[in-house]
Amino acid sequence: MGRIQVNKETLSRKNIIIEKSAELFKQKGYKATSMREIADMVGVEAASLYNHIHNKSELLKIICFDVANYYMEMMNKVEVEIADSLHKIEKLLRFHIVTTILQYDKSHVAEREWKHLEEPYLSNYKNQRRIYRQRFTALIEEGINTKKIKSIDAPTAVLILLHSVSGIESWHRSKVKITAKQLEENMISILIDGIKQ
Amino acid sequence: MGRIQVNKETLSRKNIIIEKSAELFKQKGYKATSMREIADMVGVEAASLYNHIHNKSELLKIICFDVANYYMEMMNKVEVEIADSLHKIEKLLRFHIVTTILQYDKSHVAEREWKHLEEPYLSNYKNQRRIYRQRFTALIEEGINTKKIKSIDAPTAVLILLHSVSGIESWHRSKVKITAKQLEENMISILIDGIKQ
DNA sequence: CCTACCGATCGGTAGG
DNA sequence: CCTACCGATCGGTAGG
Repeated sequence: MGRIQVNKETLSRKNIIIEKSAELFKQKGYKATSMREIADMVGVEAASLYNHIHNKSELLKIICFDVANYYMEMMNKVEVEIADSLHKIEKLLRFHIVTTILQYDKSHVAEREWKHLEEPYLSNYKNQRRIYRQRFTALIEEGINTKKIKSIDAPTAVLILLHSVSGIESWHRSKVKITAKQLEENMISILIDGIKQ
Repeated sequence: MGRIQVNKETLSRKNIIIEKSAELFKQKGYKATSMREIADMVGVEAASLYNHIHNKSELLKIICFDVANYYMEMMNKVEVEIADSLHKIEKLLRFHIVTTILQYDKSHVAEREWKHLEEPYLSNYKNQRRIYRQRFTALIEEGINTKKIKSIDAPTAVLILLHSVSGIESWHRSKVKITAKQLEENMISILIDGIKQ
């Protein structure tokens, strides 16, 4: 997700369009968001958007793969940098939590709207997702074999870990109550205690 | 969810329409599903649907409140029938898991598509959801006060518990690997160990 | 980047 | 339950 910058004024027009799209896709869903609404948010006419992007589905494609590629990079990094499997999982979870908080709109869209991708990107995305989960499952199994993790069904554990994180949205709306760091520590405490031996 | 029956032949035409809608809304999303597609699945022309329902949004309304009301009933039941707070939570979680497996389409739609409800049902639904989560949070806090549950942020625990269960969908597609009962026991083991003292 | 516009599809209705 | 149809809105294009 290197494309994301904090200072909005340094964003290219194309990236402004992507940011606004992510915001609207998250709020209303991909199908319920019209190109005219995106254009309104950007401050141009709908026809002008097509000077920066090919079509609506390209916007979704960029958002989804931006997120998916980032998570795959984190997996690659963790695999080589950390030895202990439980530590690998904890590090990945922390990555997931922080990314979901910082890149709230895009994470939400990649998680909930990917089914509206067009072929061949749909198959491509589903494939990448399947591979990511397999690698995550392998980490859990590694932990079970080395007695760091209790004997549970590994795919079920992955399901719980990843879906817990993607549920962060509902907390996000009431962020008065707890800081991002506190949220992270609480989630890690519950989830790691839930799986460890 | 008393409206759901196993024997499809005993379903009224209206309930057939609701079942097929839930299936399509889950697969394609509410906005991407047309009345013509629903009609095709039922085996009639689109115009004929309107003899059984008022409009498209009524279908979503029925599905969402069917699920929400059922969960609220479970909450009421658990509150009066069980004394220990950790047992209450475990019982509720088991209800959630079993319902999500058995009423897969409707649960998924209620969870992911409710934002397309029209007013006043949208506000009504969000309200009911908020109340349910508050009551769930109170159960966690009760457990913390009685030392049955470790000292964590209760809303975060609720977020994890409920979103873990709604993530069951991804398992559902590969049900060859594990039975529903095994899934339930694995989830309970991970989640209850994650929160208990 | 805008004006003007188009073909397709949508939810829904009239009338039988 | 169907045929026929309508007004609105959609994604996208032509041409400047």
